[in-house]
Amino acid sequence: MIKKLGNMEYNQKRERCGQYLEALEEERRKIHVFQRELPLCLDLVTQAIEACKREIPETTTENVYGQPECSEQTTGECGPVLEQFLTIKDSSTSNEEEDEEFEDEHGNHDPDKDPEDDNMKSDWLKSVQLWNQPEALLPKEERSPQEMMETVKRDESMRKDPMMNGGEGRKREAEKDERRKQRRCWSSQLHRRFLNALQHLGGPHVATPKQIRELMKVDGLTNDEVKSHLQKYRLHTRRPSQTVPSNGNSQTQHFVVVGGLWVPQSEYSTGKITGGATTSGTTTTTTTTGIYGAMAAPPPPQWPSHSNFRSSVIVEEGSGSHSEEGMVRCSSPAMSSSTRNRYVKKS
DNA sequence: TCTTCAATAT
DNA sequence: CATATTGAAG
Repeated sequence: MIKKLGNMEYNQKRERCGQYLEALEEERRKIHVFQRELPLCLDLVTQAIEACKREIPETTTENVYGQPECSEQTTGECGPVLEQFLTIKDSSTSNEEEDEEFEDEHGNHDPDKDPEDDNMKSDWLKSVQLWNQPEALLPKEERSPQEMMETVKRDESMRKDPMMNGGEGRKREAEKDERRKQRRCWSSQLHRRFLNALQHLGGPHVATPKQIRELMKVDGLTNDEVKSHLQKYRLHTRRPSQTVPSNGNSQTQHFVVVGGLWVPQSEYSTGKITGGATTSGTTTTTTTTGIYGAMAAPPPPQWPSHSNFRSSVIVEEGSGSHSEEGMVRCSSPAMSSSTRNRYVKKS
């Protein structure tokens, strides 16, 4: 009996491993486009793939797939990089170009699934695609900087929204006559699309807001919004620091890079995530900061202070001691704005 | 108060 | 289209 059980388990694991492998390969294809900018990334994934292949026969219980994205990104150069790339759904096989929305990865068979968890998840799932647009979106409607204020009438689907404390009567009504447009929030899906578009256009420095918007195909999205976002993206992206302490040493060979990519991993959660799950000791729990995970190629240094974007290239935690720095990043000479040739598009 | 982020202004 | 400035939110 036991044997049988073990066998099953084994098979299962093997299968999972296979899926994982596929996912990795897919990821690699995607990054390939960026190989110039993300050489390390590519390399990393490649290594991961190899490692994985090697591991297949073995049953490693390393990751519990319970948690979707979230948490830790352990990035080493070589080993256990894996999970980070795991955000993929198993629906992989999607074409690389039109990566249509996310998966639903609720593989929740979990008996004890919290309502809260559900809430959280649905929270971001809902905000997906569209921000909280009141509803005023007509396809044809193009920007009109006035109306659309209204009350924050949420969709039916949204009414669950736990935010907004029902505290005292003081809630922030945005109802003021503000002339300013309602602030859009770039959900992770949105940002994802943004990144995707960026990729196809060849990187943040050559992509143009309009093109990006078109590629994103999100209705209601305006050029200005994209522009603004792009601006921010570029700002964060271009090496924030060059204060590389040590070594002015020969920088690591050829990579010229500059583009980092932030890739959203977890959305803003309502604030608290499922209690402390204490899955393992691994809770690094960067208190409330983990908003977007970042994926970067060269080591794009950490963004200024505590920003929401974390570079994925975190120094791996050395069990117990977290050294502040530890990574050297090659600062590329900012891919110079020069030649921002955007004359692409040659058929 | 200082920072971040998106909207607007140039 | 790129940047700079503004103003809200945290």
